[in-house]
Amino acid sequence: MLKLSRLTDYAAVVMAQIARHPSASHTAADLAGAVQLPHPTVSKTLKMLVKAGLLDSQRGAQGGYRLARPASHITAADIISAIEGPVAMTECSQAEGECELAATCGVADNWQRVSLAIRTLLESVTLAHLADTTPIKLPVQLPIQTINLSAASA
Amino acid sequence: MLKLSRLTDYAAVVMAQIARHPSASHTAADLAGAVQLPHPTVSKTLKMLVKAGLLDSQRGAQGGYRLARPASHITAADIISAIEGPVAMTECSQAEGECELAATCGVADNWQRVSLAIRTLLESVTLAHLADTTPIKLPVQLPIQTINLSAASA
DNA sequence: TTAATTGGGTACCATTTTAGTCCTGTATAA
DNA sequence: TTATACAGGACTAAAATGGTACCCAATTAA
Repeated sequence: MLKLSRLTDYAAVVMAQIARHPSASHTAADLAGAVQLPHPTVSKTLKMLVKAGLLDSQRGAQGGYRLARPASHITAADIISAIEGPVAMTECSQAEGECELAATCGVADNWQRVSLAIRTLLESVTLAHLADTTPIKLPVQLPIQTINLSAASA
Repeated sequence: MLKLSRLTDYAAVVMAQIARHPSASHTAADLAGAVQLPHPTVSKTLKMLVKAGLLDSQRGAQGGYRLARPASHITAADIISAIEGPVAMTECSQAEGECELAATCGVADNWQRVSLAIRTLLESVTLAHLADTTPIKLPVQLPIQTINLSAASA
């Protein structure tokens, strides 16, 4: 299904929530309440986002979380890789030359290219886009034909 | 990691193998050998591909598998959804109006758009592309900026 | 018509991943 | 100094995934 994990989904929702009130400091409890998810789970997600450098945290009374940089400079790819690790479609699209099946595979290169295209796409979507509650205007048909993978092939 | 499952990866490799010799009928054993994967696993994958209508199968002696249609008319999205189900990034990007968190989520619409963009991308990549052993020429920078999610947002 | 070949279907098990919880420690502000 | 709030890690339960085995059905060729 090429699906995001549930935690990643949570992370996006939480980040969007923070992005809508960028000046305030948000406690884990506040966010959990706003987003209707269990506190410990939200907390865990927040910690991962801090570790990835997307959020800054402040301990103690009046502490909480806030964006480490403007929402327009945080991408969907950032959020996804904060929770799931680098965006890559196959094992071999991460580490170069690790796959022992490379010889018989004959698909790796092209998968990597597809993977790169998806990553680029996800990098072009910012948290500001995601947090925007008014549906964004995305032309249904992308000009993807212009990618023109081919040359060879039929 | 937004990763394909291993079976999906196998499916792509096997499909590519068949695509390179489209006129022959391929037994599960042959393919397993060519691709260096255990026979039962390959067999399971093949069955899924048949059920999805991407392969035709012929029982009995001299039987085997072959493409149900030309490689240029089978897309990466076809192969992925044959194994993993429909391409969708989040639970809610599949079924409309199922998510009870919709009210507090405020991200669903935009995720769906992103999901659609990825699906479109995957539909533009054909098995013929994947099977082509010579690295395809894919411009590293896609013209994705033209998606222009925004209008609103910063 | 029978035997050999080859896919079809199902059920099962082991492993890994994911999700969720809890507990203890540490920093900060009032 | 005390209440607040994050940090980190350990732990458990549940689910998905991957892999295997077994038996049935269809087809072909002798």
